Amino acid sequence: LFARREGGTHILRIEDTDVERSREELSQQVLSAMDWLGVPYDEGPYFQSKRYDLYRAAAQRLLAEGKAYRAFETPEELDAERKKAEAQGRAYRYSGAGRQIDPGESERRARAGDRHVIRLAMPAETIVVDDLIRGRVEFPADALDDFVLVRSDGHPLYHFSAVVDDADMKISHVIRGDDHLANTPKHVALFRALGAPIPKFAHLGMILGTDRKKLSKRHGAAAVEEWRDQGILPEALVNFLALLGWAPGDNREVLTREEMEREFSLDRVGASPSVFDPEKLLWMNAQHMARMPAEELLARSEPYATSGMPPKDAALKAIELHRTRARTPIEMGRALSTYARDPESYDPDGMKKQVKPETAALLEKLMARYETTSPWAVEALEPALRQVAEESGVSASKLIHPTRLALTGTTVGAPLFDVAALLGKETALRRLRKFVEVIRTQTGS
RNA sequence: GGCCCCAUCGUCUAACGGUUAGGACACGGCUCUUUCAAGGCCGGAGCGCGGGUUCGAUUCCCGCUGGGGCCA
Repeated sequence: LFARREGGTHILRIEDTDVERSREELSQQVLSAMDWLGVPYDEGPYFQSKRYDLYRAAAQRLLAEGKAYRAFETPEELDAERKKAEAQGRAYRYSGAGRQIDPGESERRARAGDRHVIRLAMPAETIVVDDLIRGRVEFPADALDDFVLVRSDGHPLYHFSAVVDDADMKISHVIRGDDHLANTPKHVALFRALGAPIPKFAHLGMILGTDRKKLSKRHGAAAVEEWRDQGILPEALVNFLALLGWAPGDNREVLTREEMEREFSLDRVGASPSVFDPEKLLWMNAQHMARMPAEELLARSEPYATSGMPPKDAALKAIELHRTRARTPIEMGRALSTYARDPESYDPDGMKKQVKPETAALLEKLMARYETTSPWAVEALEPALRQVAEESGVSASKLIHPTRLALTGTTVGAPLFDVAALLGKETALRRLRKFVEVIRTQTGS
């Protein structure tokens, strides 16, 4: 939203340098989730796993300029140091021993195949991060030690590859989760060491689960797909997510992509974390369905009409009948199918409560009347039924409820006469006839 | 453990020193009604605590508490 609003370039970069956690299919999952969400990018995707030369060159340059150095401690040695610090009740920091090694000596040992990591020589000064959302944040020098840029197996670490790429791609704004704020002084120091301009930073509050635990990045892409599979519309999900932390300020909540792109501003983004409420997401989904053109809603629901679709003109009418009753295209698809296939069973509670001894006879009277009712439309169907009820000395509801059960198999749904009209005379009468048969068999009358 | 961030109804949020603290989800009631929804109306529900600053603090500062994160 920020890139769109500012007329910037949104670049997609896949950070897949962690060999254990990065697998091809996970990258594909991210890509397809972005695609489904309709989040466009202007450039990329770039894969860090294909940019190792760049990181290697940057590491060599920092080494040559004395801004980074090799450190030869073994994991065991470091572990011992850590334990010692712990025993003494001190906070552990890397000793910085590698800084003392003469560059020529360092070079020789590296060539001889001594295992080593490459660390950044952190400046001994407070690092200030100017955050667009949080303001000025200071990190005292003694809180940061010389962190590792390149592991002993030659793999660049996240902080290093990310900054090298940000510099290379001339990233102007880094907008990311709050969890990275504490890493930012490292990044600032790295940008400086690289001689690159420091981008603007904006750290967003994190999104928490209902259990108040963080919604993990690793589960992120999978979750997007789960929402999709549950019938959440991408525009509803994007709208909902945008509103976690940002608000246009005038009480509007249901927004189109265009509105958000036009109005988004970091000034109006809050710093506090927010809990993801699936209930409200569902409401948001229904709101977007309510506003969607019928044709579009039909197209999105059709895949879920797994037991048949009515003809298109009927389907479009059914959409209007059910759009306030369905919260997802999945529910809508199911509703559409009821117009194409006769009920195979009837709601048991409805059978118990609405089917009385006289019901079959009443329905037969109704069927007889409906044989001659014309036109087959709400204006004629409703008075006809009410008349039959009156002539039989029963309330209209004694006829309405069993009829709904006969036509749809359920006790709830769209207004009965609209349903009957949409079904058409032949289908409606067939369903009534079948229902009467069923109840006559059941009651043995 | 060290460092950092955050703090308004259960949840998402508005408010940028003076408001009966507004809206939304959820919840309850009423209404509409052939059912269920949707819609409309009404209601319950919040400034974590303690100090300052100020004529006046939800709002600014400090501390505490609580939650979260990073590093290890």
